[in-house]
Amino acid sequence: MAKAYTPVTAASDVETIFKMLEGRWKLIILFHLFGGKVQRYSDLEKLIPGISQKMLAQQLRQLEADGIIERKVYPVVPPKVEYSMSEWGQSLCPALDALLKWAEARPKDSALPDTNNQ
Amino acid sequence: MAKAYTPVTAASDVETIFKMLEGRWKLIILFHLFGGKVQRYSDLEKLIPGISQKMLAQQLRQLEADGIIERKVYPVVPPKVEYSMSEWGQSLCPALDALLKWAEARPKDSALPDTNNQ
DNA sequence: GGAAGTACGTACTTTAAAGTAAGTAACTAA
DNA sequence: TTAGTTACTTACTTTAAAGTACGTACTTCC
Repeated sequence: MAKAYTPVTAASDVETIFKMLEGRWKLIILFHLFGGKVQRYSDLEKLIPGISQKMLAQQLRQLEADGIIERKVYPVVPPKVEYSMSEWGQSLCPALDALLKWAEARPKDSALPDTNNQ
Repeated sequence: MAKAYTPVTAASDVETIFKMLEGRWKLIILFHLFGGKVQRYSDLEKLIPGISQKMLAQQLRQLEADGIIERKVYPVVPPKVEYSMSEWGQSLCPALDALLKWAEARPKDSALPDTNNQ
């Protein structure tokens, strides 16, 4: 059943969601895992130029703690760790799609200071 | 036409959206305006405990610059300024709803499906 | 002529997120 | 014995967002 929201609870719940997803690296990590893709730590390092090992590890841990991604460790040397979306994490995709659609629907207002052209 | 996204462009576009909405105050401002509600600056001050005048003004300016809300000034003394959602801003509501639904669907993490054993 | 009301702006300080650089563990192949 | 591989951690510095405190404009009311 749909929860009942007041302005305050709705805002606070969406903020909680934002905190799980925001930051400079989380979204790009997620979009490299969406659609069932499986990536090793080193794959993500290569796929995401500019990310430091610290940030990659930190963001992966947080995404895992939030249940959005899954981490599978193979007990081998050298180490092998695979990351993938959880089922719930994968179901985030349509919600982000809704946001993208919303952004696409932005009226091109000439009076506004630039949207996203280049 | 739906845009075609790569992991990089999709992540970057969603990040742009997040930047328009994130921060400690924007969402609560928006949820006090959703549904056609119109609020004066001083109304929002009262509705949002803890917000400073500086932050309220700053966030309102940014939301307005992004085209999410509209600002109407009445040339009276003392000043009167009304804020409301733009049409496009109002259409953000279902997208945020999708996020809330996603969050509601989060599995209670007692034991995630244990598919990895040796 | 001083206070009150409304909607801000400015300057400075604090805090949290991100960046940088280096180190660690465990084994393997040369 | 030493270098290489992978997946990290820790300590420290920088940067950006938010918080705090105060100032301003304009007009009416007492």
